[in-house]
Amino acid sequence: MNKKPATRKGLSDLEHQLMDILWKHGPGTAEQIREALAPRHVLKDSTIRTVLGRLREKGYVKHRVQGKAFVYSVVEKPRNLAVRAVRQIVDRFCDGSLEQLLIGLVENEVVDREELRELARKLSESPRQKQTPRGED
Amino acid sequence: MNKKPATRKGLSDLEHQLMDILWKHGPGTAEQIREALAPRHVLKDSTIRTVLGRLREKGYVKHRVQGKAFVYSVVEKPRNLAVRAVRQIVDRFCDGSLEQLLIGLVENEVVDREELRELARKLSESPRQKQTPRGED
DNA sequence: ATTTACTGCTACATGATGTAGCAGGACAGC
DNA sequence: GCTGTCCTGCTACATCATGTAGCAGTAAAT
Repeated sequence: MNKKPATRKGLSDLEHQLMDILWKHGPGTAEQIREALAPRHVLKDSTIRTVLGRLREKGYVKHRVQGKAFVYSVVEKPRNLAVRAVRQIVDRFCDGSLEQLLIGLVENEVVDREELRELARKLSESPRQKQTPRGED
Repeated sequence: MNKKPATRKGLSDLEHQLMDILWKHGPGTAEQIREALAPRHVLKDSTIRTVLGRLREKGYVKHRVQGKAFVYSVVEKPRNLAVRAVRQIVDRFCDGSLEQLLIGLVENEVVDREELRELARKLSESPRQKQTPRGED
């Protein structure tokens, strides 16, 4: 009955940045993440850990204990989060009609009609593109 | 020259509800909106007006003066907002690749490969599907 | 026994949101 | 003209989300 911390809340800016690092570099400790982020944004490690904690609560990352440190890793590929978010958008703004969204994308020239068609064709043709067979990232 | 509410912030829950009413019922005064919302959520008119004001600041609605009252109307169709949001998502989570998103949609069974292909076909074929020809609202 | 290297709490200022009250102006009646 | 109405323009305020960090505690290393 207790709902899983289903990835419901969105990602804040900083949270997103950390996720990007995890997605790009793979699992890592708070310290490693801090280092990766440092060039763009210097933060104390406690800050990184606080945010990682929030990400964990929100269900975006999990961690395993390695020695005495926590190694964080993402729970889902960015693409999946994108899908989730898009579904929300479709529900909220397009009455749940994906078609409406596609129409909008074309109308707004985010993608060309033919281009979209080509993509769809490619997709329907490609035989079940296997997703990074990752055991643990 | 600094006019466009550029970094248009997203819509909060309540803001979204008001937008839905405007999209569904067309332009209206704060009072009319309040009435439309009432069944689900009773609020003082001042509250409605405050939120409408925020929506105006954010650039989601505009208003014209009619008599002594303000008549609010949306600035964009929901579909367009959806597109904008989706573009952000694609940028943020899919490295700007719409294809990645489509792959995700199929992978996550939000839409079936063939179904998607069919939609794309329909879209590329339909000659510039005119959008609900409504003049102002 | 100390020092390390980490984690678990707690804190706190800012901004966003939901929710509303009050002052003041323009008209409609009396 | 005086007054009540109907609106709009400000102001207020509690709560939550976020960015940012400090400090206590603890097990392992020295």
